[in-house]
Amino acid sequence: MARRNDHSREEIREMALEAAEQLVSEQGPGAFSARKVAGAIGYTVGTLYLVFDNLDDLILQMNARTLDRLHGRMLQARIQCRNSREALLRLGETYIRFADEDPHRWEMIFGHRTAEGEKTPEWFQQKVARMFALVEAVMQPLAKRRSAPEIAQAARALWGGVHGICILALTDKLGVAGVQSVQDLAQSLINNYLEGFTRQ
Amino acid sequence: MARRNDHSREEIREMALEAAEQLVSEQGPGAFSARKVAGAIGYTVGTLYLVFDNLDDLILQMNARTLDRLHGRMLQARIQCRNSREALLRLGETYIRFADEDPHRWEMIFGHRTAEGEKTPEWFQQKVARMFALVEAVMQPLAKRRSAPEIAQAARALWGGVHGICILALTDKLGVAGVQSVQDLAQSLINNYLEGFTRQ
DNA sequence: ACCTGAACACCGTTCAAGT
DNA sequence: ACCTGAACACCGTTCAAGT
Repeated sequence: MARRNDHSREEIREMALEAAEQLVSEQGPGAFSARKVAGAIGYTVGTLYLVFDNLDDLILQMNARTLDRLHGRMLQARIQCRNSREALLRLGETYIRFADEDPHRWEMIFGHRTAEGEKTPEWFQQKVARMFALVEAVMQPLAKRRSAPEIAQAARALWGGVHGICILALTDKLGVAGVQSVQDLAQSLINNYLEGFTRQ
Repeated sequence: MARRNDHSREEIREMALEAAEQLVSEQGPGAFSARKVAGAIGYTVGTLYLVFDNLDDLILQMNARTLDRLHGRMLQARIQCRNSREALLRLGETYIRFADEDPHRWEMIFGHRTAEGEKTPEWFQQKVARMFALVEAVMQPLAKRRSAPEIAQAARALWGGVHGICILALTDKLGVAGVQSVQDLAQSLINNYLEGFTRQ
């Protein structure tokens, strides 16, 4: 057995991530397993361990790609806006639409527990931080009298809030039905928060 | 083998839930398994299936008890306050302190994914709804000019927000260190939101 | 050098068989 | 009637052995 060399390391990595994303999207996180991913790309489980450290590593890399796509969409949403207030609302809308379009892939990012003792690697944390930095940048012109640390804190509070509404709604814990209601909640949070934050 | 009758059904249920809670508290959700819970109470795995439908059922019942304790704490926090604004801030503080004191048990509630196709049972959803009802009740006197549906929506937006800050911070995604920073973020969210919501 | 396949130590769940 | 223990179909992970 063995030595097929049909694909380079990098190709196998790409195929595996592609297959993993499809599996999660279509059947949810519960259906995800190393054997299924391997089977889907025509290799054995062992091969996955030549390319990834372990299953957590594979999931992390898959989640990184999802975060990259989200970040891309958020960047795109911002440049289509004429003012900062509109941009902030559009960022929230984009965030929720993205989660709603592929809830399984989304849950994979924020529902995935890093193993006890292990901590999320730096490069992944930065992909999350990048999102908050984007929110900060948009909030800056809205509260010119606030200091940089104040704006950083506000961006975290507000975006944590948008995220919370999103995650509770997607997991059926908010008692609201339909994406539009979730969008309304988030817009309400952003608008009212801004009211308080920019005044005074 | 078999027929010990040392404990009634109800006693086994109680022991199992107790053991499950301890296991999760001390070793995290990853260490949790039916065999470990059974072992901890001196019974076999099979016995658990005489008392619970399946592992999801056990987890749900454990989470229900956690939610009951949280609700109790929140009720207690409210009656110690002189006005509604203070009560709302104390509710947020209580929520976050509770999560921080036992993060694993907390994550079990909101990180637990109901199996694909299955949906969370009604009786559990109501325990979550009860929490939002409490927030609503506290917000009511703060915005007398708002309609009941408006207040219901505001409670969900605001508490979804507090939850989001809490969950992101606990899973190290907010880039903040220490409980106090999380508390600060939540208080900032509540204060600024209220500012916008109660004005006008 | 590359990949396999079988092994290991775990899972959740079921259920005939013992007392 | 109550509980067991073994079985089944799965896991993640490792690694000697084949080509």
